[in-house]
Amino acid sequence: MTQRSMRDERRPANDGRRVAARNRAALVLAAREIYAEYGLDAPLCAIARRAGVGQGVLYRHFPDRAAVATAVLEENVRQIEQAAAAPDADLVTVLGVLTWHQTQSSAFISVLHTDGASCPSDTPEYAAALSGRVERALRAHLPDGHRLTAAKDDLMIAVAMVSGAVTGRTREQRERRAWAAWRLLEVEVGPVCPFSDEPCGQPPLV
Amino acid sequence: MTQRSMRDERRPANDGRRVAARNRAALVLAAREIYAEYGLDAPLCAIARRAGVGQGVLYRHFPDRAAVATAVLEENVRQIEQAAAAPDADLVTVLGVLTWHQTQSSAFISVLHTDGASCPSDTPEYAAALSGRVERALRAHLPDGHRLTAAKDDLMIAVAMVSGAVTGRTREQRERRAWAAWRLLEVEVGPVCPFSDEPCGQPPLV
Amino acid sequence: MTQRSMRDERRPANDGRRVAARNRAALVLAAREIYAEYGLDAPLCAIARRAGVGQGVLYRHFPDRAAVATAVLEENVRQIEQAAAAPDADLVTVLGVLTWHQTQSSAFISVLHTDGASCPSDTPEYAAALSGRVERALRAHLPDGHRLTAAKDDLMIAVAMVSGAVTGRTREQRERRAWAAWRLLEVEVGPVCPFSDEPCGQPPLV
Amino acid sequence: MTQRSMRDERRPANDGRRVAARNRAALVLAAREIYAEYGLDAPLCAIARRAGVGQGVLYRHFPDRAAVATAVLEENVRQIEQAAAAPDADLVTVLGVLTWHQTQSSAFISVLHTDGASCPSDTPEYAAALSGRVERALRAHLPDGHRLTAAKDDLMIAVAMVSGAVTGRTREQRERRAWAAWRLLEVEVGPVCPFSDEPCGQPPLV
DNA sequence: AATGAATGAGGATTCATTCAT
DNA sequence: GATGAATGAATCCTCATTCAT
Repeated sequence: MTQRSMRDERRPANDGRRVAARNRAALVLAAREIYAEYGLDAPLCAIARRAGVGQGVLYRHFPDRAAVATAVLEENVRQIEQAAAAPDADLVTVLGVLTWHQTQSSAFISVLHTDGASCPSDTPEYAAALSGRVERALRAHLPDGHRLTAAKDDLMIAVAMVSGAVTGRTREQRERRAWAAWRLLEVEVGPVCPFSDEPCGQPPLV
Repeated sequence: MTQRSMRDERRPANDGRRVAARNRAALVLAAREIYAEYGLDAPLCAIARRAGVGQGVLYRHFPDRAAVATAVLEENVRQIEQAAAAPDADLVTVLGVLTWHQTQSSAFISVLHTDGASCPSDTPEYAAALSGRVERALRAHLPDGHRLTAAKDDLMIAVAMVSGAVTGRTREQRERRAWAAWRLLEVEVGPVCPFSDEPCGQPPLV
Repeated sequence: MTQRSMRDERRPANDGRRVAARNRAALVLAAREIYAEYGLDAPLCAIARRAGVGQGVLYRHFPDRAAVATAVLEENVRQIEQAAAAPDADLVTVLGVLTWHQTQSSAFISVLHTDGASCPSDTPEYAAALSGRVERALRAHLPDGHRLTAAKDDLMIAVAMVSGAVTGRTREQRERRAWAAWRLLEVEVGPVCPFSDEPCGQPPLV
Repeated sequence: MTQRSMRDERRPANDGRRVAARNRAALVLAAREIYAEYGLDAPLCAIARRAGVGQGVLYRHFPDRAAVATAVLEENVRQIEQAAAAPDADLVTVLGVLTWHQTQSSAFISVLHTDGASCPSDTPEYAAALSGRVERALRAHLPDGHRLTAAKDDLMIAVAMVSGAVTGRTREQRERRAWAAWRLLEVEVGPVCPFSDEPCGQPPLV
């Protein structure tokens, strides 16, 4: 029985690999929570701490502060795209997922609308890319002649408007205001979250 | 060459108490500019520097960070009230002044909509008070049966929505988006700024 | 009726002189109170504010921080000397006055015992001079063979010891400890304060 | 000559976590010296500088100014307790150790006697606890009928009295005055320091 | 002679980032 | 690959001191 065999028994060969992936996921989740709680300016060490890892791990996975925010947003956008790609998807549903994220964290959309001016990302192009992905996901379900097809920018301006309306400390308050905003825009939006309730407010990857 | 001969260049440069009011105004103006440029989290020393005064002067006039933001917002709100109180005022005009401020600085409305969560003020009550003043100024010109009278919160939610839509680095872009937002809400808004153009973007007190 | 005559009617000719003296006294009194409350490190502006004068006045009367503390101490020492010079004075009485000051403000004796190391005064010689005056005032009433005549320094060491014992937030606590300290030294001390109670704790100049 | 060759001189100088304990000890030692030299109000950066670490390290180990002072005092008290617990300990010896600390730094006892009024600690309870530990260490060796058992507080008042007497810039002067004080109290105290002389004045942990 | 505004140095504190282990 | 200690720059804030009025 060699040293090696013992090691294998206790720790799978690619332990490091697996742990790394787990850590990255934990960091993104922690960032999501911290951002929702303290905003995008929250100290990075708070994210590492909540993720239960050292600060070095955060830097291993994300080169800078912007990369963390971006990773969270990326995940959100992917969920919206997945909702849009579902066989039975329609505008009401996809907007529901989008709106759910808006009510979860104002950070979400604030990054999306950033033109690079508002600091969190040095990469306005990337923000624009994400914004474009959201726009495509939504537009795929916009019937011709829909209110939001009148002018080229109307769709994303409407999204931004709803983001602006979402204020308030409690989730209920934020949802109520999001709905009210869509109503003022005369756009129908489905139940805010099509997912089951989860502990940390993160919808499963559809 | 005595030390004495350099006396005139000495630091204090105390221009007497007449200047105090001027300094305060300079600070508010500087804060307005800095906020527009860097957001509400900009370092206070940047405001003092732009105002051309020492940091101590800032602290003499404003006990804390919130007081500075509040002074700026207070001024904005007063201008809106004055526009609303003008003899020939109508909703279109008052919304124009409001919107002008929204396009000047996203900070403006972000404080207004703060529920005390977004920190800049420890005094959510005061933010609420200011928000109430804006609401009253607008509502005085809302005809019965106006779109925004349907539900109690609709008016200020609409204001928040426009704030959310106002993104972009250039003033033109921001104005275009603000107008587009009001159009989506089917609310008519007058020329964005009823004032003549000024160097620092501060409208005269009507 | 000239300008001049009006001025004279309202303000006595040497108004400035009188006000200056009044201001100086107010400053010393304010310093005494502030020192008792916040210690010798209290900001000078607090003293000026309590005295009801501008900060400039403080600097007109006292060149620096040490001068203020010194002025307070000087006054204390003078009171002790006056008590010692009274016709019916005895050690018990003089120690009573000294002890009263010790209980009023730990600052009192801390300056006295300073060897120049503890900052408040750049003038250790002056502190020594004041200390000497206290010593002479006391020694004049020390009978031969008194406990505190054994060694040259015993007298002032005993004073310092009582100062060290005087701790506590309330005046009562401080008085109790002062008495206990003298008792441990087997020295009799009279009623702590031979003066009537005054609003600000400052005994009249005997 | 590459940048590379200078790598070793680079700032971080992170010697790994092994050094953390060493740094903490260096900070406590530096604090002890700085306190003795400049008093408890000395700037924290002076302590960090003398310890040869960045200011951040100080804050990592001690949340606030009080924690630093407390750590120093804690160490002193532990030494007194150890002296009291030694098999051949007697009052004379334990008082010797106590007195040695008093002559080392007036800060030592000033914290101990603080009632929470003199600021260094927001935790008067902790100061009281330490004071209690010293008292118990001493009282364990107080024979019945000793001078200092007459009243409940006499023991610690006597300690405070000696602290008050310890003034002077040189160690010799301070020791002489401490002895004189104990003599006036008619309490016998052993050789001031039972330890060998060390560079920084810190006795070994018995 | 009084006032109180302005200055600016200095101390406290926080955090992003690096890196030895 | 993970850890978390160390660094130090940056910001906040306070005050002693000066000086125009």
